[in-house]
Amino acid sequence: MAKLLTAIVDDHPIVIEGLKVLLQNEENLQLVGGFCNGSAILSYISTNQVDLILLDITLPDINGIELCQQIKDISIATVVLILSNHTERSIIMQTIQNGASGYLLKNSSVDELRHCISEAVKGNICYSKEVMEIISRPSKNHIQDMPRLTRREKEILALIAAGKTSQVIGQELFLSPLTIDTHRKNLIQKFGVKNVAELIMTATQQQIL
Amino acid sequence: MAKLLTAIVDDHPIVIEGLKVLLQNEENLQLVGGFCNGSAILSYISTNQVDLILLDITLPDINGIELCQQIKDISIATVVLILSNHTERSIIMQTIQNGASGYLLKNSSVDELRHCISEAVKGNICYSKEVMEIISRPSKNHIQDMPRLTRREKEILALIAAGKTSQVIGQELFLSPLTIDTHRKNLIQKFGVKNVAELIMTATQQQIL
DNA sequence: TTTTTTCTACTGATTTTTAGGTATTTTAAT
DNA sequence: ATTAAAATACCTAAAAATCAGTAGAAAAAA
Repeated sequence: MAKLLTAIVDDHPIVIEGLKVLLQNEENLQLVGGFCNGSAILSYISTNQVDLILLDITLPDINGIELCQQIKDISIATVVLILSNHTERSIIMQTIQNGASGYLLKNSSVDELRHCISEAVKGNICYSKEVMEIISRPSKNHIQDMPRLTRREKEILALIAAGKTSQVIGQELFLSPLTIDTHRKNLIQKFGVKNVAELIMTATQQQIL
Repeated sequence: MAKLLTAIVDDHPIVIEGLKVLLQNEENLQLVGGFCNGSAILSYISTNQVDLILLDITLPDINGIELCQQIKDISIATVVLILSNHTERSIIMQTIQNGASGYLLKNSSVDELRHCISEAVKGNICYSKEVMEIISRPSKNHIQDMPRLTRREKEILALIAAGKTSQVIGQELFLSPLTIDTHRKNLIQKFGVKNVAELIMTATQQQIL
C-alpha cells in the first residue's frame, strides 16, 4: 500500500512544525507540506495529488468551512480532517456537511489524532472524544444552532453591531428605515432573543460577528 | 554555561509536542516537561528549578495572565515568555505587567520564537513582529484599551448582554430602574460607544463578556 | 413556469433607551 | 479623619427600538 500523501493547513507555523514531526514517524504517511493559508493549499492540490489534509478552521484568507468545500470540489478523493479549536456544534456540523471526514479539537491527544486519521482514510467519519460529546448531548453553550441568515440580514446585523441606528443604516443602504426595522425584528425573532443586546451577544458567541 | 531548564505550558498537546521537537535541537535548552494546565506547572516549580517557561494564556484551570504572576511569586528568576493567540493590546500589557519577559503570537515563525527566547534569557523584553505592531501603532481593533469597570458595572453589563431591560435588572438587584439607567449610561460612556449593540460587541471583543 | 423565499415598506401603539443634567449616600483609599 | 471613588436615585425630553400585524415586488428555487 502506497503511503498517504498528507498536507497540513494551519495558520500557526508552530502547529504545522509540530504536526510534521509528530507524523513523520508514521509508517503509512508521507508529508507533502505545510500551508499557512487557504489559497496555498488550493493551488497545490490543483496540480499535485494529496490524499489527506489536516485542516484548521481559522485561516488568514479563506474560512476553513468553505475551504473544505472547495477542496472537495477540486479533489473529491482527498480526505479532509478538521483540526480546530472551535467547539460550536454548528461549525462542526457545517464542516461535515461540506465533506470533511472528521473533526478534532486541538487539545486532542496525539493518539486520538492517529486514530482519527486511520478511520478517516478507511472512509469513516471520526470525531475526537470531546467533539463526540458536543454533537451528542448538546450542553449549555451549544443548545441552539445558528439560524440561517440571508445576505441582507447578515449585512444589517453587522451594521447594528457597529452601533448604527435604523435611520443611519437606512441612509447607508438607500432603504427606508422601516425596512431596517423589519429586518431587525426578523433577526431578533430568528435568534429567539429579546433585544439587540442579546442578539449581538448570541451572534458573537456563534461566530457570526 | 549550563543549559536552560525549560517548561512548556499549553492546553494543546499537539502544540506541546510540536514545541518540544522544535526546541529539542537547541544547544542551550534542556526541556523539563510539558504541562496542560496551570496547577501542574505551579506544583512543579515549587520543587524543581525551571529557568524558562513558554506560557499560553488560555488554560483549562487558571488564566495565563494570573498564572504568570503566580509563577513569578514562587520563582522570581524564572523567565516567562507568553505564546498565545490573543491579539488584544490590554492582554499583552497585563502579562508584561505581571512579569512576563515577552509575548509571541502562535502564528509567529520558529525563528522569531528562537530570537525571543534568547533575548528573554538575556533579561530583555521581546515581542514578535506582529505583537510589536499591536502595541506600537494601535490599529482599528485595538484602539481603546479595556476601560476599568467596577464590580457593579460588570454585573449589570452581563445582565444587559442577557437581554434584560433596566426594569427587569432593577427588580433582580433590588434597585431602582433609574439606577440601572445610570450604570447603562456610564458603561456606554466608558467604552466610548453609541448604544448597547456596540457596547456588547466591544465588550465581547475585549473578552469582558 | 410556478412556487417559495427574500426584500421591501407600511400603520399604529407601546416600551425602552439615550442624552442632558444633578445629588445624596456608601464604600474604599490615603 | 479626610478625600476620592462608587453606587444609588432622580428629572425632563427626545430618540430609538420593539410588538403585532399586513402586503406588494423581486429574486431564487423547484
